[in-house]
Formats: sequence, structure tokens, C-alpha cells
Amino acid sequence: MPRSFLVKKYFSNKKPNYSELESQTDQRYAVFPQCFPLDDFPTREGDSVVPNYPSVLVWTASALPLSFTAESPSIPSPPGPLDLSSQSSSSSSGEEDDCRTSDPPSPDPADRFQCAHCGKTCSSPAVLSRHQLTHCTASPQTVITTTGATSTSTRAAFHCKHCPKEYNSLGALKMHIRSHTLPCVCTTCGKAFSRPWLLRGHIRTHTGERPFSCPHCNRAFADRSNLRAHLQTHSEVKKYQCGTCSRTFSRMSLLHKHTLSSCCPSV
DNA sequence: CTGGGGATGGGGCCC
DNA sequence: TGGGCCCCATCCCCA
Repeated sequence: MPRSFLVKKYFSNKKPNYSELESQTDQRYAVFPQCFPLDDFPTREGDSVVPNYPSVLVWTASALPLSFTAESPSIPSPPGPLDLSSQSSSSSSGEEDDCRTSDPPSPDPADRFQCAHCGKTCSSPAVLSRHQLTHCTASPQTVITTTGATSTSTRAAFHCKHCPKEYNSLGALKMHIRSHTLPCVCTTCGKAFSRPWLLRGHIRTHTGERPFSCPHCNRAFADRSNLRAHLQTHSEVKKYQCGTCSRTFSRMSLLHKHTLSSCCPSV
């Protein structure tokens, strides 16, 4: 499915200040350092939980993100399934998905660290990551100006060789490349991630660590976003509102289901 | 069927 | 400029 969130959407002026949230134990960062082959993760104080939502933002269906009202056909989908969470998905489009599976990795390291483009076998994910960067290039791009005139090489376009995406800066491209190379590997299960904090969150699934506590009940969560969603269940007026029947939902996905249901099929 | 939790991906922002 | 974090978004699964 299209990952509609790839399109930046400005809904609020400012993010919630989670630093105001009540402090929790610091042991949440007591993860296995050996699980971070690329980075050592500094601890960070005061980023704990319990959002203090002073007022409830209610999203009506009409105010939903554009990407939510449709399947966002305008957003090009990279080749291959993007639903990485699907355990049954076996990456139909060969290439970039070699390292992108939710399944435990192949026990054969030769398979795991092989470049999808040239077939080069690398000794480690990090080596593979570095190698795969060599497949990415920058090239001049023709830019159409507002007057209709065209100019070339006015800005560089950094193309990803793994997918059709392109970026205006090398930094953005490098960050994107990580989603292909997945340099952060969990030493417990071998699963690979693009970002260190994704790995960190994943490791919590192994450790059972749940640093984000709900102030209203005794539930705790391993992920801040999940706590945020949970907090909606404590709210009488939930964040996402149906424009037709004014019913509110704690999650956009629930509102989406609702709008697609027989209740409000036209919304 | 619905609501909620778990897990995860990625762009933007901040330092 | 790059790393780290925040937030949003979504899918899957289960009660």
C-alpha cells in the first residue's frame, strides 16, 4: 500500500512537548550495547512520557490528511511490497528487499550480506552498507522554472539506485539509503533496521522494557507513539472525528475503517 | 466487526 | 553536515 505519510503534512503548529511528561526510569536505555553495531546510544534525560494534552484536537473526516481520503495514487510506490510488517511477504521485487524482511534472517551470512545490485558478498551489514552507497549517484537535473523556461544543472538531484526516489541533498539521500541497506542489526534475532532508534525499539520487544507509562492506568508501552494512541482511549472526545456522524475515534485507522463502513460510506 | 495494542517505517526538526 | 529524536502513519494481530 502507499505509504502516504511519506508526504509531509503540516497539521499543527508545534509538536507536543513530551519533555513535560512525567519522568520515568532511566533503565529503559539499559539495552544490550552489543545490539548497536554502528552507534552507541547516549542516554537522554527527560524524554519520558505521559503527554499532557491541554486540549483535544479533533480531526474531522474533512480535515483528514489528503493522503487519508484516498489511496494516494499520486504517490509513486517503490517497486516491491512496502508492507514490511507482513510476515507472509517474500519481497516480490527481488532487489532492494534482500535485507528488508521481517522474518528472521537467513542463517547463511553469504545470502544476508549480498549486494542486490552487483552480487558482491560482504562480510557484515556495515560493509554491505558502505558498498551499496557506491551504487548511488548524483546527477544534474533539468528544472522547469515558473516562467516555463527550463534550466539544467541548477540543482543536483541525488537519485537512489534502489528505488525511483530522488533527493535534493546528499544527506537526505544517505538517510534514505539506510532504509535499503538496513545497517542496524539486532544481534538477538538478526533483524535489521534503518535507524538506530528503530533497532532500540525493536530490542524492547526482546527485553520487555516498557518505559512509557500511562498516567491514567497502569499500562506501559515500549513505544511512545503507542502510548499516545493509548491515551486517546482515556479521552472522552477522541482525536479523529467522522465528519458525517461526528463519532470520534482514537486512531485514524479506526476512523478510516468507519468511513469505509456502511455507516458513512460516502465520506 | 470493532477497538486497541504491538511493531515498525520514514521525513522533518533540532543540536 | 550528520546524528539522534520526534512525530506521524500504518499494518497486523488479538480480545
